[in-house]
Amino acid sequence: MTVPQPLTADFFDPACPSRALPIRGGEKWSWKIMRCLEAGPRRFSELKVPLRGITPKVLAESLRALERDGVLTRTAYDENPPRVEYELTPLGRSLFGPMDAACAWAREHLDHLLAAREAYEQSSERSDG
Amino acid sequence: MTVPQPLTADFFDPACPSRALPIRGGEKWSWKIMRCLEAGPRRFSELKVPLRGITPKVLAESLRALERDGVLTRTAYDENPPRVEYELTPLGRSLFGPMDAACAWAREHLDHLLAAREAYEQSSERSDG
DNA sequence: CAGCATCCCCGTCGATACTG
DNA sequence: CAGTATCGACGGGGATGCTG
Repeated sequence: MTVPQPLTADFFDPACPSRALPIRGGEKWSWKIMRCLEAGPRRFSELKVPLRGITPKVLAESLRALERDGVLTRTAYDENPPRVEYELTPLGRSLFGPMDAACAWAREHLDHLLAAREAYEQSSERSDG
Repeated sequence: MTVPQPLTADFFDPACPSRALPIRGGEKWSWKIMRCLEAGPRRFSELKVPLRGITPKVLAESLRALERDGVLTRTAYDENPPRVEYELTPLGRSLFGPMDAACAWAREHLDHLLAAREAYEQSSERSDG
Protein backbone atom coordinates (compact mmCIF):
# COMPACT_ATOMS: atom_id res chain seq x y z
CA MET A 1 0.00 0.00 0.00
CA THR A 2 2.67 2.45 1.01
CA VAL A 3 5.31 0.58 -0.89
CA PRO A 4 7.30 2.99 -3.02
CA GLN A 5 6.13 3.01 -6.61
CA PRO A 6 8.42 3.31 -9.61
CA LEU A 7 7.21 6.91 -9.82
CA THR A 8 6.39 6.49 -13.46
CA ALA A 9 4.49 9.67 -13.94
CA ASP A 10 2.10 9.86 -16.83
CA PHE A 11 1.82 13.59 -16.39
CA PHE A 12 4.65 14.11 -18.81
CA ASP A 13 2.48 12.58 -21.46
CA PRO A 14 1.16 15.47 -23.55
CA ALA A 15 -2.23 13.79 -23.39
CA CYS A 16 -2.13 13.67 -19.60
CA PRO A 17 -5.57 14.42 -18.23
CA SER A 18 -4.27 16.98 -15.78
CA ARG A 19 -3.03 18.99 -18.76
CA ALA A 20 -6.35 18.83 -20.51
CA LEU A 21 -8.52 20.51 -17.92
CA PRO A 22 -10.07 23.59 -19.50
CA ILE A 23 -10.34 25.12 -16.07
CA ARG A 24 -7.00 25.68 -14.51
CA GLY A 25 -6.89 27.42 -11.18
CA GLY A 26 -4.29 29.78 -12.53
CA GLU A 27 -6.91 31.15 -14.82
CA LYS A 28 -8.43 33.51 -12.39
CA TRP A 29 -11.80 34.00 -13.98
CA SER A 30 -12.77 30.69 -15.60
CA TRP A 31 -14.63 29.18 -12.67
CA LYS A 32 -16.42 32.41 -11.99
CA ILE A 33 -17.52 32.80 -15.58
CA MET A 34 -18.87 29.28 -15.62
CA ARG A 35 -20.77 29.83 -12.40
CA CYS A 36 -22.31 32.95 -13.89
CA LEU A 37 -23.49 30.91 -16.86
CA GLU A 38 -24.77 28.02 -14.79
CA ALA A 39 -28.34 29.30 -14.64
CA GLY A 40 -28.58 30.02 -18.35
CA PRO A 41 -27.22 32.10 -21.25
CA ARG A 42 -25.84 35.54 -20.53
CA ARG A 43 -24.73 38.52 -22.54
CA PHE A 44 -21.31 40.07 -22.38
CA SER A 45 -22.45 42.98 -20.27
CA GLU A 46 -24.49 40.72 -18.03
CA LEU A 47 -21.33 38.86 -17.19
CA LYS A 48 -19.37 41.99 -16.41
CA VAL A 49 -21.68 42.92 -13.55
CA PRO A 50 -21.29 39.88 -11.27
CA LEU A 51 -17.63 39.56 -12.26
CA ARG A 52 -16.85 42.77 -10.49
CA GLY A 53 -13.65 44.35 -11.65
CA ILE A 54 -13.01 42.24 -14.73
CA THR A 55 -11.92 44.29 -17.71
CA PRO A 56 -13.60 43.75 -21.06
CA LYS A 57 -10.30 42.64 -22.52
CA VAL A 58 -9.81 39.90 -19.98
CA LEU A 59 -13.43 38.82 -20.15
CA ALA A 60 -13.24 38.55 -23.93
CA GLU A 61 -10.01 36.60 -23.74
CA SER A 62 -11.37 34.22 -21.14
CA LEU A 63 -14.59 33.64 -23.05
CA ARG A 64 -12.64 32.94 -26.21
CA ALA A 65 -10.47 30.39 -24.43
CA LEU A 66 -13.52 28.61 -23.02
CA GLU A 67 -15.21 28.70 -26.41
CA ARG A 68 -12.10 27.24 -27.96
CA ASP A 69 -12.28 24.31 -25.57
CA GLY A 70 -15.92 23.67 -26.37
CA VAL A 71 -17.01 24.63 -22.89
CA LEU A 72 -19.36 27.34 -24.06
CA THR A 73 -20.82 28.72 -27.26
CA ARG A 74 -20.87 32.27 -28.55
CA THR A 75 -23.92 33.43 -30.47
CA ALA A 76 -23.94 36.84 -32.12
CA TYR A 77 -27.32 38.24 -33.14
CA ASP A 78 -27.33 40.66 -36.03
CA GLU A 79 -29.22 43.39 -34.27
CA ASN A 80 -28.73 46.96 -33.31
CA PRO A 81 -27.47 47.47 -30.71
CA PRO A 82 -25.44 44.28 -31.08
CA ARG A 83 -26.23 41.34 -28.85
CA VAL A 84 -24.01 38.39 -28.11
CA GLU A 85 -24.94 35.52 -25.88
CA TYR A 86 -22.75 32.97 -24.18
CA GLU A 87 -24.08 29.62 -23.12
CA LEU A 88 -22.58 26.52 -21.57
CA THR A 89 -22.38 23.38 -23.65
CA PRO A 90 -23.10 19.94 -22.19
CA LEU A 91 -19.34 19.49 -22.04
CA GLY A 92 -19.08 22.67 -20.04
CA ARG A 93 -21.83 21.60 -17.69
CA SER A 94 -20.10 18.32 -17.08
CA LEU A 95 -17.27 20.28 -15.54
CA PHE A 96 -19.42 21.20 -12.58
CA GLY A 97 -18.88 17.68 -11.33
CA PRO A 98 -15.18 18.02 -10.60
CA MET A 99 -15.61 21.68 -9.75
CA ASP A 100 -18.14 20.88 -7.08
CA ALA A 101 -15.88 18.16 -5.75
CA ALA A 102 -13.09 20.67 -5.39
CA CYS A 103 -15.36 23.20 -3.72
CA ALA A 104 -16.71 20.58 -1.35
CA TRP A 105 -13.17 19.71 -0.36
CA ALA A 106 -12.35 23.34 0.26
CA ARG A 107 -15.49 23.93 2.27
CA GLU A 108 -14.73 20.94 4.40
CA HIS A 109 -11.07 21.68 5.02
CA LEU A 110 -10.96 25.45 4.96
CA ASP A 111 -10.58 25.77 8.71
CA HIS A 112 -7.79 23.27 8.77
CA LEU A 113 -6.05 25.00 5.93
CA LEU A 114 -6.22 28.48 7.38
CA ALA A 115 -5.00 27.15 10.71
CA ALA A 116 -2.03 25.50 9.01
CA ARG A 117 -1.19 28.73 7.25
CA GLU A 118 -1.37 30.76 10.42
CA ALA A 119 0.72 28.24 12.32
CA TYR A 120 3.32 28.40 9.58
CA GLU A 121 3.47 32.17 9.72
CA GLN A 122 3.88 32.06 13.49
CA SER A 123 6.74 29.62 13.38
CA SER A 124 8.58 31.45 10.63
CA GLU A 125 8.28 34.82 12.34
CA ARG A 126 10.68 33.68 15.02
CA SER A 127 13.42 32.90 12.54
CA ASP A 128 12.70 35.82 10.23
CA GLY A 129 12.71 38.33 13.05
CA MET B 1 -34.08 25.06 -13.06
CA THR B 2 -32.59 27.21 -15.75
CA VAL B 3 -34.20 30.32 -14.33
CA PRO B 4 -31.62 33.11 -14.14
CA GLN B 5 -30.17 33.43 -10.69
CA PRO B 6 -29.33 36.74 -9.03
CA LEU B 7 -25.74 35.88 -9.86
CA THR B 8 -24.71 36.52 -6.31
CA ALA B 9 -21.29 35.05 -6.48
CA ASP B 10 -19.71 33.98 -3.24
CA PHE B 11 -16.36 33.71 -4.92
CA PHE B 12 -15.59 37.28 -3.98
CA ASP B 13 -15.72 36.20 -0.40
CA PRO B 14 -12.11 35.95 0.76
CA ALA B 15 -13.08 32.68 2.36
CA CYS B 16 -14.47 31.32 -0.88
CA PRO B 17 -13.59 27.66 -1.23
CA SER B 18 -12.29 28.06 -4.74
CA ARG B 19 -9.69 30.45 -3.37
CA ALA B 20 -8.60 28.06 -0.68
CA LEU B 21 -7.50 25.15 -2.82
CA PRO B 22 -3.84 24.49 -2.11
CA ILE B 23 -3.53 23.08 -5.58
CA ARG B 24 -4.06 25.70 -8.18
CA GLY B 25 -3.50 24.78 -11.78
CA GLY B 26 -1.21 27.72 -12.24
CA GLU B 27 1.14 26.05 -9.91
CA LYS B 28 2.64 23.79 -12.46
CA TRP B 29 4.25 21.26 -10.19
CA SER B 30 1.90 20.84 -7.24
CA TRP B 31 -0.09 17.89 -8.54
CA LYS B 32 3.00 16.17 -9.76
CA ILE B 33 4.77 16.57 -6.46
CA MET B 34 1.79 15.15 -4.62
CA ARG B 35 1.61 12.18 -6.95
CA CYS B 36 5.27 11.52 -6.32
CA LEU B 37 4.62 11.47 -2.59
CA GLU B 38 1.50 9.35 -2.84
CA ALA B 39 3.30 6.09 -2.23
CA GLY B 40 5.25 7.34 0.76
CA PRO B 41 7.86 9.81 1.99
CA ARG B 42 10.55 10.97 -0.40
CA ARG B 43 13.76 12.93 -0.16
CA PHE B 44 14.47 16.11 -2.06
CA SER B 45 16.69 14.41 -4.59
CA GLU B 46 14.25 11.53 -4.97
CA LEU B 47 11.64 14.02 -6.07
CA LYS B 48 13.89 15.67 -8.61
CA VAL B 49 14.25 12.48 -10.62
CA PRO B 50 10.62 11.80 -11.55
CA LEU B 51 9.93 15.53 -11.84
CA ARG B 52 12.14 15.72 -14.85
CA GLY B 53 13.41 19.17 -15.51
CA ILE B 54 12.36 20.85 -12.29
CA THR B 55 15.03 23.11 -10.89
CA PRO B 56 15.98 22.89 -7.22
CA LYS B 57 14.79 26.42 -6.72
CA VAL B 58 11.31 25.73 -8.03
CA LEU B 59 11.07 22.41 -6.22
CA ALA B 60 12.05 24.07 -2.95
CA GLU B 61 9.53 26.85 -3.49
CA SER B 62 6.74 24.47 -4.33
CA LEU B 63 7.45 22.22 -1.37
CA ARG B 64 7.51 25.21 0.94
CA ALA B 65 4.13 26.38 -0.35
CA LEU B 66 2.61 22.94 0.16
CA GLU B 67 4.14 22.71 3.60
CA ARG B 68 2.71 26.10 4.46
CA ASP B 69 -0.76 24.87 3.57
CA GLY B 70 -0.37 21.79 5.74
CA VAL B 71 -0.44 19.47 2.75
CA LEU B 72 2.92 17.90 3.53
CA THR B 73 5.52 17.87 6.24
CA ARG B 74 9.23 18.51 6.03
CA THR B 75 11.50 16.50 8.30
CA ALA B 76 15.22 17.27 8.46
CA TYR B 77 17.48 14.63 9.96
CA ASP B 78 20.68 15.86 11.55
CA GLU B 79 22.98 13.54 9.69
CA ASN B 80 25.89 13.77 7.36
CA PRO B 81 25.27 13.93 4.51
CA PRO B 82 22.07 15.83 5.29
CA ARG B 83 18.74 14.11 4.77
CA VAL B 84 15.35 15.73 4.47
CA GLU B 85 12.12 13.88 3.92
CA TYR B 86 8.79 15.10 2.66
CA GLU B 87 5.60 13.29 3.46
CA LEU B 88 1.95 13.93 2.80
CA THR B 89 -0.30 14.75 5.73
CA PRO B 90 -3.82 13.35 6.03
CA LEU B 91 -5.01 16.73 4.78
CA GLY B 92 -2.79 16.36 1.75
CA ARG B 93 -4.03 12.85 1.08
CA SER B 94 -7.61 14.04 1.23
CA LEU B 95 -6.84 16.15 -1.82
CA PHE B 96 -6.57 13.07 -3.98
CA GLY B 97 -10.34 12.89 -3.90
CA PRO B 98 -11.00 16.03 -5.90
CA MET B 99 -7.80 15.51 -7.89
CA ASP B 100 -8.97 12.11 -9.03
CA ALA B 101 -12.36 13.54 -9.89
CA ALA B 102 -10.70 16.11 -12.10
CA CYS B 103 -8.50 13.50 -13.74
CA ALA B 104 -11.47 11.23 -14.32
CA TRP B 105 -13.29 14.07 -16.04
CA ALA B 106 -10.30 14.76 -18.23
CA ARG B 107 -9.85 11.13 -19.13
CA GLU B 108 -13.48 10.87 -20.08
CA HIS B 109 -13.71 14.05 -22.11
CA LEU B 110 -10.26 14.40 -23.55
CA ASP B 111 -11.30 13.31 -27.03
CA HIS B 112 -14.17 15.73 -27.07
CA LEU B 113 -11.94 18.52 -25.86
CA LEU B 114 -9.20 18.01 -28.39
CA ALA B 115 -11.78 17.77 -31.14
CA ALA B 116 -13.30 21.07 -30.06
CA ARG B 117 -9.90 22.70 -30.08
CA GLU B 118 -9.08 21.40 -33.51
CA ALA B 119 -12.44 22.47 -34.87
CA TYR B 120 -11.88 25.92 -33.45
CA GLU B 121 -8.49 26.23 -35.09
CA GLN B 122 -9.96 25.15 -38.41
CA SER B 123 -12.73 27.71 -38.32
CA SER B 124 -10.44 30.55 -37.28
CA GLU B 125 -7.86 29.79 -39.94
CA ARG B 126 -10.26 30.93 -42.63
CA SER B 127 -10.57 34.38 -41.10
CA ASP B 128 -6.97 34.66 -39.94
CA GLY B 129 -5.17 33.27 -42.88
C1' DC C 1 -23.30 47.08 -26.78
C1' DA C 2 -19.37 44.24 -27.47
C1' DG C 3 -15.46 44.27 -28.00
C1' DC C 4 -10.05 45.45 -29.83
C1' DA C 5 -5.40 48.04 -29.33
C1' DT C 6 -1.80 49.40 -26.48
C1' DC C 7 1.11 49.63 -22.61
C1' DC C 8 2.54 48.00 -18.19
C1' DC C 9 2.88 45.22 -13.83
C1' DC C 10 3.96 41.21 -11.53
C1' DG C 11 4.24 36.31 -10.32
C1' DT C 12 5.67 31.84 -11.97
C1' DC C 13 9.02 29.38 -14.00
C1' DG C 14 13.69 28.45 -15.70
C1' DA C 15 19.07 28.62 -16.06
C1' DT C 16 23.15 29.17 -13.78
C1' DA C 17 26.18 29.46 -10.03
C1' DC C 18 27.26 28.94 -5.30
C1' DT C 19 27.02 27.14 -0.05
C1' DG C 20 26.53 24.62 4.73
C1' DC D 1 22.79 16.25 -0.15
C1' DA D 2 19.71 19.98 0.12
C1' DG D 3 19.20 23.70 -0.74
C1' DT D 4 19.99 29.54 -1.62
C1' DA D 5 21.13 33.68 -4.71
C1' DT D 6 20.67 36.06 -8.87
C1' DC D 7 19.12 37.08 -13.29
C1' DG D 8 15.99 36.76 -17.01
C1' DA D 9 11.97 34.87 -19.97
C1' DC D 10 7.24 34.49 -20.29
C1' DG D 11 2.26 35.00 -19.78
C1' DG D 12 -1.96 36.30 -17.21
C1' DG D 13 -3.95 40.04 -15.77
C1' DG D 14 -5.06 45.14 -15.33
C1' DA D 15 -5.67 50.33 -16.96
C1' DT D 16 -6.94 53.20 -20.43
C1' DG D 17 -8.71 54.62 -24.72
C1' DC D 18 -11.00 53.76 -29.17
C1' DT D 19 -14.31 51.46 -32.75
C1' DG D 20 -18.21 49.04 -35.57
